[in-house]
Amino acid sequence: MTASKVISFEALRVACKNCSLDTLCLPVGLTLDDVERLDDIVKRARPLHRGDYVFRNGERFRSLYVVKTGSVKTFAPSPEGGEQVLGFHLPGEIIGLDAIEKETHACSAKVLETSAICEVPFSRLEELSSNIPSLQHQIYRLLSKEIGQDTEMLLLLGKKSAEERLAAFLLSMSKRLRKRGLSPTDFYLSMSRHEISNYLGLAVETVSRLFTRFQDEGLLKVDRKHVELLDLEAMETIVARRVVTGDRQQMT
Amino acid sequence: MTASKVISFEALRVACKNCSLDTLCLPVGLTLDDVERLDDIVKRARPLHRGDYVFRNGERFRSLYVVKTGSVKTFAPSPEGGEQVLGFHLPGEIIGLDAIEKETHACSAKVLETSAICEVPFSRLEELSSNIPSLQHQIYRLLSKEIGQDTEMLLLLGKKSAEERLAAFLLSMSKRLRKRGLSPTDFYLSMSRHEISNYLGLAVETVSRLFTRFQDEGLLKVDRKHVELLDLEAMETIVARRVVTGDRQQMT
DNA sequence: TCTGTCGCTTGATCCAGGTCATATGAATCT
DNA sequence: AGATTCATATGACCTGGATCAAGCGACAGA
Repeated sequence: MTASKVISFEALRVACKNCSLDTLCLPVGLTLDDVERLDDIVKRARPLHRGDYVFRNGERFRSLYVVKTGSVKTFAPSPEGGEQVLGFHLPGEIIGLDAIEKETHACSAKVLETSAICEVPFSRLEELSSNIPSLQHQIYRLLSKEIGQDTEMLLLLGKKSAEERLAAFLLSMSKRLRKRGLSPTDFYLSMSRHEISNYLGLAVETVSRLFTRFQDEGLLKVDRKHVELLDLEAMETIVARRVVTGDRQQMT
Repeated sequence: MTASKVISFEALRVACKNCSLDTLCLPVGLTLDDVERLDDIVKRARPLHRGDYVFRNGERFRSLYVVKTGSVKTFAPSPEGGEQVLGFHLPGEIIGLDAIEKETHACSAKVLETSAICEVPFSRLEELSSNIPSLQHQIYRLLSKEIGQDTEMLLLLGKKSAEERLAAFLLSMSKRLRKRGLSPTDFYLSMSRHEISNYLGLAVETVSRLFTRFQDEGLLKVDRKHVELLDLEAMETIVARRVVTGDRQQMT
């Protein structure tokens, strides 16, 4: 279940200051000196394999985790065996932020492909942050950002059609990949159709049909997990359209 | 638009240390001394009236706001005039947390009834928090809590039926009122059916029908804004039921 | 007190998307 | 290579909830 072949690749053991993700991850805006102090507390990059858990629902919260390479999905399992996918996380993104309050993980995190994950013990981060105002500020911003993203997702699930949801999802992937210097129009999805549909609050069949429809309409090309976005502009138009359904009256 | 009759009720000018909300709001777990320092930076309780804005979408972010009495709705207005209601906020709840990152309010906040709101300038709070570790901790928790709540809402909107949504909404109100020492079974809703439906991602008509159905089934009594919950247990059952729709297969 | 407006309800239809059923084809195991 | 399994696709149908269309009662302004 856990990383069996812990080949501690030297390649993976890169300090924060040399990490290409430093502009996406925690160290944003820290001085070189501060980054070194941060570096001391980070447990670097243990490689996990498809299906491995980063943490599980119900576990005591000790650390935040940063995706260094690969991808992770977070999901809230329900007793009956079903689950709600809460998010997909790409390199530079931080997971576990929702567990700070209750000191228990309310969701689980599983890697979707072989991934390197940095562990940041939260109590140490907290200590450090009270000595480094800019780090404190950065953490506030990070948490706030997460809230903003959830809000957007609420809008998506509350008000948008299936078509708009899938388009929004693909554009979100595209933008995030671009930020990481990867192709925003040609990429592989590490998650299954099932996971996408669950995430978007749709049925698998609907997602599948939408992919083929988008392809027929010349918006993209799909072959299994491989996606090529052909008309980003058109997709933006789909997403922007009609933020609200059935809002025929004013509210006071 | 802003509070016209600023009758500075002495009653409202209660310092944090005497505020009955101290166990819900920021001061949780602070020493008396720390609370006094917090007290110094809080601009107390300006009374606003129904329809007044606490802040507007697009405004520069300067402060967090705490609902002291009354209630507030936050919503993301869309260019076309529609809006997505993001939340309803009761005494002791803090709004504006999503604006920290971008330093701009991404949503608007309007009071639903005459309300007293405390303003907490964020930069000062931030300064203070780097000197008071327990305050810093409290803010981390607060932000994290907000994320957790959004997550729950995602689950609601992504996977639950209309019936389950309304039941969850009513139970949430009930629990929050109880926490404030008010009746958890007998209360007035300060928001319109329209706002409720918007919040829950449903049509007004659906919400209306559900209210009458719940009443027919003996779950509650409604008369306009006045709600009396008669069977909390049954409502819990409705909410707990089937967290996931259409999840017929396993995900890897 | 009357009247217009607005918020809420209720009934009648419609349709997006869920559900069911059945392929088809990758990937994995033996 | 063949077999088993799982992911994706696609067609046929069904239904929860949206939409359309009246009514109706509360409350506000004259």
